[in-house]
Amino acid sequence: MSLHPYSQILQNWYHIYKRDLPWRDVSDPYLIWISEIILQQTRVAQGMDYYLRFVTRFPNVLSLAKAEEQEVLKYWQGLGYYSRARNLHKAARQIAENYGGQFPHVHTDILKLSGIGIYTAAAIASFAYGQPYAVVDGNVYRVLSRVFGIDSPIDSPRGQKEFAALAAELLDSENAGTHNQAIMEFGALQCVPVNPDCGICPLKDNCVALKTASVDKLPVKERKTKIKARYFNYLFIKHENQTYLQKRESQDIWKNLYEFPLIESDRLFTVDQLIEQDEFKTLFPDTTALKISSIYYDFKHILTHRHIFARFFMIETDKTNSHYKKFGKTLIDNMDHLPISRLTELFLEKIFTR
DNA sequence: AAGTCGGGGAA
DNA sequence: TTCCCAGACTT
Repeated sequence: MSLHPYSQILQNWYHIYKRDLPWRDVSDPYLIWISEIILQQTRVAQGMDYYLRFVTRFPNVLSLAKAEEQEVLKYWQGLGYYSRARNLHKAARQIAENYGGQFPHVHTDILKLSGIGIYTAAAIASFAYGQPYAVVDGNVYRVLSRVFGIDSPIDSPRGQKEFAALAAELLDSENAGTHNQAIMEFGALQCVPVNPDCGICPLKDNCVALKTASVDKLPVKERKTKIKARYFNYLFIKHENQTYLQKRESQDIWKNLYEFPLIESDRLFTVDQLIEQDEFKTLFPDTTALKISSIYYDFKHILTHRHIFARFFMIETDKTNSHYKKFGKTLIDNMDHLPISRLTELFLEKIFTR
């Protein structure tokens, strides 16, 4: 019943400048869901190919529910935040089980699904069903904090409540989907994080931040990610053109992805240090059957909150033994179907393309 | 409330 | 380097 003037401006802008994206102007909640999960903390340019390949292989809820998690992770390989893929798969099975494979229409039901939080539930409900829920993502925080000059930290519960209330107040309830798309697209294209072109902004006469020269100070974030270093000593064991792999199963980075046997420590080892490690001795009690190359491959893998220093040792052995049989044995050429981290992928690319 | 989870692109 | 991206979950 009430259309806020700012929403009108944003929607007018949107109709002119919106990008043509494959998940836009579709009403299938499944497709919208997949796109929303892929785009969490991920740029459109990075997620585009993943989206197209994913929905080609898994075109609907049931095809995803029927798949093995391993294959779903393989389709996610390289995209990061793999809990998204695990939860996506889990939620597909929840939908198959609890809703007969039909994506739920009720907001509270959508919110219960694994991997769907406040933002994604609002996005699906408004895009697919036109329900009046306001989205608040990184774009919305930026637009609202600047236009209204709000310096409450966006990563504090207090700030999040404040922005959520404001977003709900501005929402065009009759056109919730378009309104939500408009404000996010506006944040992504016009009200960008660094050096926005405020001279051509349709809200330049209404923007508090522009008026007070604080565009570059908003939004406010109070937490800074602390970067920690980790040291991975990988064992690339070769035995008759086969190697050994393990699945990372603990609550840690790359959960349920495969990798070479690993000794994590507070440093990278030399070959001499490596063979003195208890874990290594347990694996190879008899070092006479081993050929450990003095050449190894070092990588510095940079993540948002981690610097991972990785060293891959090349170990050749003539005979197998019972100690490292606990690892899955696989033909090196057959690793292709297993989901692996970007780091392991880069190592494999390096040794097979030289 | 704080910590954790990936990877890449832009400035 | 630093920041941030259509965030969610665990502790």
